[in-house]
Amino acid sequence: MTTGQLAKKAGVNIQTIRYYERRGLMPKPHRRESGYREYSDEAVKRIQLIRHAKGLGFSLKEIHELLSLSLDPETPCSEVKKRAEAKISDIDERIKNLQWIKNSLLKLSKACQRSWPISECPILEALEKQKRFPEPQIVQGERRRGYDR
Amino acid sequence: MTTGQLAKKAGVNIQTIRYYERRGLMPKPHRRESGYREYSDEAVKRIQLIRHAKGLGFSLKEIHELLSLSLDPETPCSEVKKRAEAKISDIDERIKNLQWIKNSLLKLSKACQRSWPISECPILEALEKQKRFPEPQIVQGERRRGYDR
DNA sequence: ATAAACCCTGTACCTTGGTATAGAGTCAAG
DNA sequence: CTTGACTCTATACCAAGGTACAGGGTTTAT
Repeated sequence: MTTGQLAKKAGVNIQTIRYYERRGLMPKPHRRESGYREYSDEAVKRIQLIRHAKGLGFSLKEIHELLSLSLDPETPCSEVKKRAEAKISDIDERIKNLQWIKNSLLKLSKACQRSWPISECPILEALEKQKRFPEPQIVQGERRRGYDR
Repeated sequence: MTTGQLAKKAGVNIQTIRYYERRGLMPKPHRRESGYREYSDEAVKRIQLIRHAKGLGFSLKEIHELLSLSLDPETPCSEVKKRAEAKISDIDERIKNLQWIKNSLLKLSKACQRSWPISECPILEALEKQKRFPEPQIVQGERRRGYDR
């Protein structure tokens, strides 16, 4: 399939595909005599994975790391495993955070149902009662030279 | 506490705080005679919530919507509830997607352990076996006038 | 064989989410 | 009562992630 067809199937702008190729997120596709790119169905899935990951807050750089895990034959298996596991705990962290936000929304929704009084910021209040987001690790102290910061 | 102290506690740039205020994500704080902003501990939590949500792929606009749910006394409770529930299903979707990616990483990690042959893109292959990401809803068809797209 | 609808490269531009700098005023320790 | 470390506003700049356009070649239905 051509670039345009791929773009349509994957639901992205055609320029985005070429951009991802430049960024190394899409493998360089086979070219026709004319120079036209030729894609397989694999490509559709790859783009969709990129878009999903992006929606989940991964940067293109991170997605590149994810996608190229184990691609390099130089990299020893233990290294790949290590990196995969690091990504897994990152993901666990994200899931937890999403669950906290979800819980607070659930509380809000219930409070609403029973027409309870709701504070100025119900999300914050709900989170308050859970006390889950990590406390800030501050190095309080010394004043600095210069303008702001 | 002053803006600079808040910035330090919350671990963000001082300019970011003023930026969030302009964007309506932070409520306008009390001002001293001198014009200095004066914040309470609430503000620290608010900023941290914003940052967490941002890391999870929410845009500032979406975060604003989340934070201001039910703030407007004009909005009927049923409406608030409806919006909260919409956000909740959005979050459920995100959690699912994260779990798919996590699963594929787990498979990769296991395959690696037993030194199995690994394809060019193990993440995609792992997802392949799960078949979970929604299939593209394509409107195939008509050619369009103009340049790309 | 022609014209609409595509594709190519290269480059310029846009939006989001900040950061930095300038110029001027404030605060607090010595 | 000065001076170094802050604060303010306004405006300029930056990086990431695209998106659009120009100028030119290709495909395909008619």
